[in-house]
Amino acid sequence: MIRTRFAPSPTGYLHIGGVRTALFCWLFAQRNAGKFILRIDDTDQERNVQDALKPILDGLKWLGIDWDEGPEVGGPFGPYYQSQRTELYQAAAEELIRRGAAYRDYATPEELQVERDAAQAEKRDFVYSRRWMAETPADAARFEAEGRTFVVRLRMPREGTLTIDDHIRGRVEFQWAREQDHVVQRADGSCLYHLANVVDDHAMRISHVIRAEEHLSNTPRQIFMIEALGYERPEYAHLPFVAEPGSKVKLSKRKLDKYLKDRDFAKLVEHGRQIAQAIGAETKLDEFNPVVVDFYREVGFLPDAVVNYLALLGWSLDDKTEHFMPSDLVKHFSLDRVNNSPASFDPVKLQAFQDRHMQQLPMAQKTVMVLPYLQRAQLVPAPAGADVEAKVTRVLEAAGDRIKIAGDVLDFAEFFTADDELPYDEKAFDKRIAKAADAPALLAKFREVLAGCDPFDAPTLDAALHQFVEAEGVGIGQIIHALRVATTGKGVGLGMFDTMAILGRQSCLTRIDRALARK
RNA sequence: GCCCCCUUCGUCUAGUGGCCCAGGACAUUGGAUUCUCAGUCCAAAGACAGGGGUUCGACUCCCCUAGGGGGUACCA
Repeated sequence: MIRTRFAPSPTGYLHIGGVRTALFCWLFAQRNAGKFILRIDDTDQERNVQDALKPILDGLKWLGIDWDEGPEVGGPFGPYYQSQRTELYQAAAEELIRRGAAYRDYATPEELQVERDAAQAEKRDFVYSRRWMAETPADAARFEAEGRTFVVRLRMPREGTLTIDDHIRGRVEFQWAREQDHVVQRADGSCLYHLANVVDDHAMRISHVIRAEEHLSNTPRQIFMIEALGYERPEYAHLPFVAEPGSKVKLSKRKLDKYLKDRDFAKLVEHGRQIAQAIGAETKLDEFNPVVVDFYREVGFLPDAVVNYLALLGWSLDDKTEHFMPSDLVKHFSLDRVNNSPASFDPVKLQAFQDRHMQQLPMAQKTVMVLPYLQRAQLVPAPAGADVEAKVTRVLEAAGDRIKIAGDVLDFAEFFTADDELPYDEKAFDKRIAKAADAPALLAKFREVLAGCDPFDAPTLDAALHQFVEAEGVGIGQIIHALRVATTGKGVGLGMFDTMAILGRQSCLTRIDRALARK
């Protein structure tokens, strides 16, 4: 049975790099009819674990990365919160000592530092002297009599080679002598990450440890514990980093300021911010930024598009296939096609995937997706009636590829605002109506044509306008722009005839009159 | 410092000794189409980090150098 896990810390947000790791774990489990386990690494004992966890669970769910065992769903190997498993870790630390693979160390941090400094001065690697190692209860008693406290250290081998066959890196060798006697239990009795990790992976029967490359160097000490404890060694796959845009440095939420200097990144943030403002959402830079998964949900990306992009950040099927739905990924994913060099996160390319997925989204789903944005912007009533939904669909149909993320509907607010409240783009109004020589006259005249147009649909309107300009002996450009500004308040928009048809005769006439009167 | 990993167009990547004077996608630039915008279509430009080997033949194998990244904590 293939079992993989993702073990996030409850940090309050789901990082784009982290979620890529989760995705690969999930995909691998799915592909092999295995289980994907979510384990919460809350050993730091933050007080609001649940609050800090929620965005992470929500993000995973939104993307469709569901877990077979973990928070909310439980499972046979719980609890799935590391803070609730401390006795297990302490017992393991005891066991390690009992088996001679670890020892109580009574050195003070200062004493250790002296040894370290000495090693450095002599330009040799630091190797702990084990001078304050308690080998017997008598030693321990003696040290304790001196008022010392202990930590538990691993008694690492000082010779030999460790070989790891990593599914992505291939064969990697480490010299045991380079490893330190790492601490696994603190003086206060709490246990460190690596121990907890080993214990939980074993207890939860994890067969494949799929994690970021930063853990590769930490693997030897974990394997040491695994073998000392008599556990079975899992398979390993160390994923390359997700790096900053245009770089090979690991992506980090902290460095948003830096990323904002990237033009494309800044544009995305700005775009998202406008949408968020229109719908009254929070835009604190901390959570509202493209390094955090929540950002994409807020502004209306398609989860499938994000998953598609993320999957291709380090994995590929072949030299041409790029469009994948989650089920396709599940069908084709394999660890051997994960490449081993860091991939930099490119928001522009993510957008391209979004565009493609959006283009293929059935209209009914698109409507459902877009509706909440109109509602939150108060352009449409909260339970939308069938007529409203029908209108939204018509706008969507006319908009075609222009709506790239759900929040983009708000670019077409003119279809939902009252005629007498329609705002004008002053520049466009000036150019197309106020300062356009014959446009107002043409507009007034065409208004009468419109009044008699029947049926009031796009083809009829199209024919009517063409007939009109021909009769007047003018080019279509001389009136159509003015018509657009008059009916929508804007210089750019959907096809003119679709626009008028959706607006309906009455709105068109009212708006034209209003624009003409304004001039 | 030491250890480990990585290195193909700006970016994501294909390539597992001849199919490659290196293929695709995004981005870029030109052109076409159109009532604006979005799109669509066509075209162009653009890479094997460097140096040594091995081989009849290296993007592919080996070594070295350089660059980048990660680890080296009583962080995770």
